[in-house]
Amino acid sequence: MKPSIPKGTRDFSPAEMVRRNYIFDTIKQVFQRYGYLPIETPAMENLSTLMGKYGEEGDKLIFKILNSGNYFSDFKTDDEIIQAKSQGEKAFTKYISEKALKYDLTVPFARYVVQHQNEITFPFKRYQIQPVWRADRPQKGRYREFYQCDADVIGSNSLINEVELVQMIDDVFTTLKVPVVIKINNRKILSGIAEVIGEKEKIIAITVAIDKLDKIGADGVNKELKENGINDEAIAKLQPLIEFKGTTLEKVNFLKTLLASSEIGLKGIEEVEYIFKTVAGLTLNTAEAELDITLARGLNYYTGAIFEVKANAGTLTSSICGGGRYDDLTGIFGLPNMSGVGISFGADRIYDVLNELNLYPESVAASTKLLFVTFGEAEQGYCLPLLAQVRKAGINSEIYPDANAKMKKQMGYADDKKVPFVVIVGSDEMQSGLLSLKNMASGEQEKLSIENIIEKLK
RNA sequence: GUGGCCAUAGUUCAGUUGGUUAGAAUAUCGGUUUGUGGUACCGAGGGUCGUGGGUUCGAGCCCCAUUGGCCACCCCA
Repeated sequence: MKPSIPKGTRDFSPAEMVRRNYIFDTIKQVFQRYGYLPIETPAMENLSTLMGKYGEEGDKLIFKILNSGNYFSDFKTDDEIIQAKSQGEKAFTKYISEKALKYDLTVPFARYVVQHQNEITFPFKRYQIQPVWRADRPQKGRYREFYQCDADVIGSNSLINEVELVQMIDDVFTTLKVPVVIKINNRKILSGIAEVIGEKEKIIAITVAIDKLDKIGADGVNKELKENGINDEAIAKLQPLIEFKGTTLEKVNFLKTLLASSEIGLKGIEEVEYIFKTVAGLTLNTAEAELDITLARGLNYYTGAIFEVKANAGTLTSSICGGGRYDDLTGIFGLPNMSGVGISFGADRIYDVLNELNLYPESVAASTKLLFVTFGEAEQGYCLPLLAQVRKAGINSEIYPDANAKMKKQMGYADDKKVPFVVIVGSDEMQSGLLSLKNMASGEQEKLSIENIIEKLK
């Protein structure tokens, strides 16, 4: 039998893991610099915690876990199975599955906050870096198992949080050297638009259609709106918006006029204006921030600001980071009026972008700094205490384990692992106590005491 | 969930209108007389050609099914 792994999953080699950890470490450092602390939640949640939180589509993409033991135990007769089956796939699932792999980190976080509300001091700022699973069909930049790196603050209405999240996105991608555009919008603006054109109820259909503007064009959007039952008058009213082009400031002024009659719309504009003004005052390092009226984002728990980040280089056009404000995510778990805002970095997509653009610093390659090359048992025995000494000094080092391996083999090992220095120890070195330190890059070699070697490599 | 393309050593691929023991490069391991890697030369192992069926005297090549991969749509990190 040929070994294989499930569709949409991947193995990561040491070289790949070193690169991935570089990304995770960068993100983690930024999160901590802004006062976020880590939590973890289980890989699986109760199915009831997850269902209904991601919309109709999302429910289908949740990986359900078959009940352990006899998952037929709910049924006493075959008729009952047939009866259950006739209720449809979704209803049938409830009989045989009560757990599922988590689909994102935000909903488990909301569950966590409600469950631990009496231990938490609010506002609560946490970050979480864990894999999530989606039963999606894999394609470019899309996997069935992937890591999300979330930072959320819950229990604070202040827009300072939004501003800081924008700064964090800027910090992460500046460090990673990826040029990005941060697209910002506000669900309240979208609600205002739906209200103004008289199709308040169809907000989801409207936003989903508008979201595709740069992909399918104005005609495509109008077609889709029509297919979703939006009347011609409303579509006509939407045209100035779809066709509008201009700077963020011009967009804001335009929206103020368009949404003059919508209280919620004006509130959204006010929020967006504050975020842009404050961010501009702080100046971003490398990221560009822009107001994108067509940005909608699928997850329907967002109620305020929404963010999406795209790389401004390379071929991956899907978003590598996204987030927004949700006013009542914990309400469904019994804790109302708890506003939160957060972002999620897609580590796997960022990894793909960095690979394509080859943006890794050179230091990311090597882990072992020093390899001991020896000629036999005696030399190995001599080296072990020295190795311990080097390690105690905090230098990553190792000794070639097979005492009788040929020198060529040992050197090749060092070369393959990109170890920058080797120490060669034979009878000469044992007698004098001066070890041959070789710089693998330059080929230079010198005789030094172990103390000098430690000093040099520190 | 819908559609398109693809499937041959670990990897990237070649394989001529169906015709003998399916090749290359690269990687791996070993060697080029035993204290010097990344170069060169020699050698070895590694494939029931994704799987199952069919057509044929004969299938890696043609047909059907199935599974998997890539890509687009849907949706999304």
